[in-house]
Amino acid sequence: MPVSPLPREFYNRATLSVARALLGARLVRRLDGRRLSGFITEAEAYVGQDDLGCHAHSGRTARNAVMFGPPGHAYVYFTYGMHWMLNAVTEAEGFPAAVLIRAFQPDEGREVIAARREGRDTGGPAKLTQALGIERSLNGVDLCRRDGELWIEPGLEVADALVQTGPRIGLYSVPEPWKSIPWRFRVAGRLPV
DNA sequence: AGCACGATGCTCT
DNA sequence: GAGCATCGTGCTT
Repeated sequence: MPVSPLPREFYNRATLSVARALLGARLVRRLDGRRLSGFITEAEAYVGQDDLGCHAHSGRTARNAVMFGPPGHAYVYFTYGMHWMLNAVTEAEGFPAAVLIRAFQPDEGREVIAARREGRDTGGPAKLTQALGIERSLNGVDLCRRDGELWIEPGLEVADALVQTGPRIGLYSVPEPWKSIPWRFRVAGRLPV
């Protein structure tokens, strides 16, 4: 009996709640017919046009359009000339918000993941997408379906005592309070695999 | 263990 | 034309 993906209602709520709840969830990628997965260990919330750290802050563009759509879809974008970033779209359709998935702890398909990473770690947003072969073609895919190439399932419960919060990473030229607001969530230590 | 820097190209002004 | 929700290397403590 296969596990069902997290339902759309999971994503259709406050982005901070989704970011916290995604810690420990199982990110699943079907790549070349193989199932790769791992547990999410770090995530950040990007919340609407008022959030000057959010790509949607200056309105809808071709790049950020998926964030304005229904929750539970993947927002995948390209940055720094070489890196892809994976987000899960949150909140009601029309309100642009998402959770950046920054790191995961590999579980299924660890040998494939290790080979793709050439033995290096998977703790970092571009490392994660490189490990799982996530790029432009997955922008906009529905994360609530199990018959696609990418989705998220329930995983491990992460106790509040293991959750660290802090400022989001890499927002060098974003003004306060958005630069320092503690919308980053991460698991302290290793999850039991 | 920490910091500085270059790589590299898409997106929006 | 500037700016990036980064990474890996190489050099300094």
